Amino acid sequence: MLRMSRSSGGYHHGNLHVALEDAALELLETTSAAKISLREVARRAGVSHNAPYHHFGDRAALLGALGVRGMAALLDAQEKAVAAAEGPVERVRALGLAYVRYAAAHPQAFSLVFDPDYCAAGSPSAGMAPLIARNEELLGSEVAALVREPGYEGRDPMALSAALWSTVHGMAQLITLGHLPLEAAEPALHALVQ
Amino acid sequence: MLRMSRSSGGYHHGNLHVALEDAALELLETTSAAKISLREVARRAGVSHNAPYHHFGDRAALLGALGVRGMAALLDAQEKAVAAAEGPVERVRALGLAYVRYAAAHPQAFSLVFDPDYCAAGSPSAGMAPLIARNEELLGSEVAALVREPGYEGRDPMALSAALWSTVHGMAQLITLGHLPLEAAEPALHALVQ
DNA sequence: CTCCAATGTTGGCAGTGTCCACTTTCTTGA
DNA sequence: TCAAGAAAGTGGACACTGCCAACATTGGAG
Repeated sequence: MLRMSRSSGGYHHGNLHVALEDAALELLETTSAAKISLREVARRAGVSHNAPYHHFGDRAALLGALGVRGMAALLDAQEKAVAAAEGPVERVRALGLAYVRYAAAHPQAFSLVFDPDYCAAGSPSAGMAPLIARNEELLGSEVAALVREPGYEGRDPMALSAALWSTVHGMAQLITLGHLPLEAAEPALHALVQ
Repeated sequence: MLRMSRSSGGYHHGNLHVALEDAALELLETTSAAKISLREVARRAGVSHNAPYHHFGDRAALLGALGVRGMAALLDAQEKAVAAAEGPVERVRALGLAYVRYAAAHPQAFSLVFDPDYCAAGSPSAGMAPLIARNEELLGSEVAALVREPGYEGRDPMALSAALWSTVHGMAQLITLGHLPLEAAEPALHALVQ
């Protein structure tokens, strides 16, 4: 039988893997990934400093798992925004705005997703690469629809996708850093895709 | 008289402040800022693990100083590129390309400059804010010239500046992460400023 | 020439990541 | 049904880190 919580007082936690991720995710709301310690996470989960090693190979693996969660949420936000928008132009803008808004709402998580020390290309944290690929496909298909619109015919979809991702990613970054106000995002996007 | 090097064997180094920055900068070429330890820097400078505290308040201060150096270099690269270009459109593109190329050439330094744990808005590391301001002025004046060109009249310079900085910053980020090839930068920039 | 502030030094503390050996519990197959 | 092994917990240890305190050396100002 599955023991779901530790409140029943057993030696085994029963759900520690996700409990650790949850605890770390909570810390990630107020602390940058670099400053999150495995021992503090273990403490929060009410478990010894070594228990995490039975669920994650090392600190980077736990942070990596968090990054995958973050990327999934980021992708989800974009998909929902695209589904709710109407025309091709509006859909591209909605996608970009969702990207930026997710970053603004969860700056540490967003930053973790693109932190090469834990997530990006460097580490093969299972599950991250497919999510990035899906994100690229999502953007690619929206841009493909966009370049069939009047005013966009003949634009190179690849270059446009790259430019859009860059813009949106840079806006996300600059906004979370305080160099740009969140309100600047929509006008800047309109300047680019009008 | 000023003792410039330690090779003369004195108890005092004579130039430790910059020697520490140099050693750290060397480490920064192969290691992310988060993984650079003050003690390792001290070792490289041939000095005890506590000497750095007489020149930098703490680890973040040393990394912050490195960030200022990095930002100065980034700004310099842009200024030189702008000076070497001819028309207003070309100048904006050259500026952006210089930004991206600096990031590609010094990924860790670039990343440090925009790492809120050491540099960005959060910490008042003397010297960083004015450099950022100068960079914004540089971009602003080039964009101001751009919007007087045929095809750009009536564009909001503020929104355009924000969009350009975002694009270029995002490209820099995505390229250093390996999500975009460096060769994608120029076409994407042309797609944006044509 | 003498003192002192700047700049070095060693030693120590608390916190961290990770390895090891051990204990407790769950599961599973004879 | 029950013994045995796997899974999941425990504490201890080690090397490393940032930083603090106390002490040593030295160059320069008076």
